[in-house]
Amino acid sequence: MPKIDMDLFTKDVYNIVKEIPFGQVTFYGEIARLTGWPQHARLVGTVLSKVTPEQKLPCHRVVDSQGRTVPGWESHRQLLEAEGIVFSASGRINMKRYAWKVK
DNA sequence: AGTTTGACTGGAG
DNA sequence: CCTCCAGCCAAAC
Repeated sequence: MPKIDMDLFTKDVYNIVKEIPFGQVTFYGEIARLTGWPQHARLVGTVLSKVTPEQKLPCHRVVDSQGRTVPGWESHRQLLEAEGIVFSASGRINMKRYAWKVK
């Protein structure tokens, strides 16, 4: 495996996140898989943590593999609920129901 | 240049 | 349901 090109990886992540439809979600590991670097779920998180509001990316539509919101990001849950997404009593999303299916 | 951190993950306890 | 943990690997220290 060649060394990862962070410049390209970052752009791929942006382009993928930008495609997530309103009312649907995906998770870090899935984005990593789509970029061709399935072992870099953490790196996807690192990239998204640096996204600014000016970039206008729907990064709130990205949750963890268990359907949980980002710890410490207070408005994450309400941003998703504003798109019609319902949380279970344990504070998790039903991924079966909301997962974004790539065409 | 070596160590710790982190918007992760899946499995164990 | 929750916490903890090993494996993960580039970024930040």
